[in-house]
Amino acid sequence: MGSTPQARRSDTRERIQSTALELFVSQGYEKTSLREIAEALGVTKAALYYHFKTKEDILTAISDELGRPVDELIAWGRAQPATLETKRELLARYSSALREAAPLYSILQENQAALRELGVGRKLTERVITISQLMHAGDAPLAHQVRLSSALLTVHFGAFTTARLEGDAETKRKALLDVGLEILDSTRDDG
Amino acid sequence: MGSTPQARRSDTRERIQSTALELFVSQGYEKTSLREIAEALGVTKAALYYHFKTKEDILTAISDELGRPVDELIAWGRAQPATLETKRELLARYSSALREAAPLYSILQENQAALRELGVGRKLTERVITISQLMHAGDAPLAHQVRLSSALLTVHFGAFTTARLEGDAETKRKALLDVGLEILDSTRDDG
Amino acid sequence: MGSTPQARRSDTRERIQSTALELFVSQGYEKTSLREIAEALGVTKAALYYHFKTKEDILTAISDELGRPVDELIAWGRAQPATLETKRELLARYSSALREAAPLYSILQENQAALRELGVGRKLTERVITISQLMHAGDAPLAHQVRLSSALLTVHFGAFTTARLEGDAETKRKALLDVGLEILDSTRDDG
Amino acid sequence: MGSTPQARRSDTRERIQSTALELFVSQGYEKTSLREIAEALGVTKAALYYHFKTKEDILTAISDELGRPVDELIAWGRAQPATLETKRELLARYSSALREAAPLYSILQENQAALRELGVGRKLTERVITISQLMHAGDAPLAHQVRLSSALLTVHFGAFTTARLEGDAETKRKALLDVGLEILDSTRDDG
DNA sequence: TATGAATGAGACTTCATTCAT
DNA sequence: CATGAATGAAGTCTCATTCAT
Repeated sequence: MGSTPQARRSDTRERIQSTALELFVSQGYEKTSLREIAEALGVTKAALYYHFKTKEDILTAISDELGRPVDELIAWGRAQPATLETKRELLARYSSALREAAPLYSILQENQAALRELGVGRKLTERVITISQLMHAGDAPLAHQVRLSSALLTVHFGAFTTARLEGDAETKRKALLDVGLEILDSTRDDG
Repeated sequence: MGSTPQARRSDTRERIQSTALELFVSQGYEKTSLREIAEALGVTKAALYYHFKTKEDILTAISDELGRPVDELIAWGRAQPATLETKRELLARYSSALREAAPLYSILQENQAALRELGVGRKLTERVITISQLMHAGDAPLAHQVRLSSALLTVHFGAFTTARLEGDAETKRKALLDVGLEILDSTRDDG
Repeated sequence: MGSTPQARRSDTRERIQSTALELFVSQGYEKTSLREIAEALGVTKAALYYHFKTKEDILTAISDELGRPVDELIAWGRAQPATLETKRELLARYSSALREAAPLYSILQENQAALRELGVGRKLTERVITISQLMHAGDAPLAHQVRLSSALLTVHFGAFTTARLEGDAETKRKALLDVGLEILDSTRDDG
Repeated sequence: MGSTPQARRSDTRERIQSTALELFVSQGYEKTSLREIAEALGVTKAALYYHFKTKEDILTAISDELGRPVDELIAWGRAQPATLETKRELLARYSSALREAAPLYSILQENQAALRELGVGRKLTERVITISQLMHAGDAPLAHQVRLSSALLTVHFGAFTTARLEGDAETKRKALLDVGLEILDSTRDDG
């Protein structure tokens, strides 16, 4: 007996998550209704409520999963000294983490207004802000700060806006990172 | 008598526009209901419909007004040769245009998903894309392209994300522009 | 001077009436809004209210004008004895009156539900019923009654439903009247 | 216990249909709001939307149910030769079908303008036109055509307008059919 | 003779959520 | 593990009508 090894505890929850992710990305969080998610899955709305307490909960679960690399990066960052070398590494690791987390941040970006009031929205925003703070840590002169911002902006938003450029995603990612690092290095000259 | 000079034939239309702008920026387009706008103005919902045909129309009017500097910039850009000097100028002018258009693009950014289906959303997006195309015109190698993107990203998104940094807005704008121009200039070295 | 002879007292009222008639016929009474009528005329809604007290009033004016032939027929009918010959004449005159009144009855037919509550609706319905009563007057056996109904139905509804048939309107009208008269004559045989 | 036998999984859908039918007949389609239907049933408007996608959908469901006899008649008619005998039979069967379909056609007639734009309206109209075409099939001279129209008009509209006459419904229906058949037969003489 | 501005009522519809089964 | 049924709140929009100018 027990031909299904140790009963995978229902994959429905995961299917909900991934369907919701797809729809949130393509249509937006608010514009995606639970009815749509349920229909896309071939279940009833009530079924969603068996697996998640609220609509927000679905996004929270997605956020917890896709945001992990960024969380780990934050943990790592907090333990480092605020040197330029740390920041170079931070930028590189963030660029890398975005590979997985991009859909999540796409949702955040495109639905900021809608998520503003939601716990999950605040959490998502916090992560971005924290990365930004780690990047800015210690550096005082505005000229510096702005360069640090620029480097992060390049890596972060570049991930979304360079979709229209030719070339494969990984190549573009590296190119963006290179530019970001250069900007970072240029902070050495001033002040 | 009558401190209201020569009885303007009702400035309600403009008041709707500016109230709506405020609310769209602070709460988002979708999250702002016509009821709220009407209440904030002390009129009825129906009054809004006397002045604007639909909710989208209100945003369109705002977009036409605040987006004018960018439209003019586009017109200018199209008439220029695709030289580095043009791009430097383009970046500078765009930075400048953003002073007025920033709220508009803030709305676009934070409500992208919600505006995707709307005519006005497409128009807004188009403007951004066009600026981006003018910036990328003619330059082939990916390394170049990415730098051009980075420069624009810095100026565009910097306008929103540096709100958290100390310093007055105009100073920060100039600092961002300087970084952007530097990135642009660095395209000379490669290739 | 006074090239406009004795000032035609504003033809706007009449223009409203005829535009409204057109729209009521083509779209229905309820489906035609005052905004549409006003726009079609190039005036404002408020202008309509200068000439007519309510929307219903516009239809009432139309009804008074186009319904006159039927009113006259009713007056005539009431003064006649309830003989078969009277009914033949009644049918012929009604057929003739419909030439002018048809649009009016088209409105009544197609918007019966909407007009049920309205004074003008009741008045319109009354006219039809009265004609019908004049037609049925005096005749007792059901077989008779039904024939009389059939004759009237033929003339009345035929005016609308034979639009799809080939042939010019007047020819069809006469043909319908002939059939109606035949049916009427057939009442002689039974009983 | 439980006088409600085996707990029907909710008959609400049917109750909505029959309540709506009643109201559509007595007040008209447009004049009947979903609020009214809901209140009459003691449910909320949203409940209606659980069972039907739109207001029109409710009428469509009603139309599908009550219109079935006419649909069957059309199917039958299409398979017959265009002889006088067929037309006699068609008229008889149509008269019979109207017993069930009358409320439906009452709605169509009294709300024609309102239903013109609706899919269900077009479907309803089509049915009537098709019956009429089957009736007219093959017969050329206008005198014939008009007689055929008259016969159908008598049976169709007679069903509604003879409500005011004394006598029970079934008797009147037969009487109308008889007259209709006579008119049909009279087509033999001319030409 | 007409307009500009505004209103109050009400329409259809959609949504996230709940709960008994 | 999931469904069927229902709700309450809210949203966008349209309409006939009014009134000061």
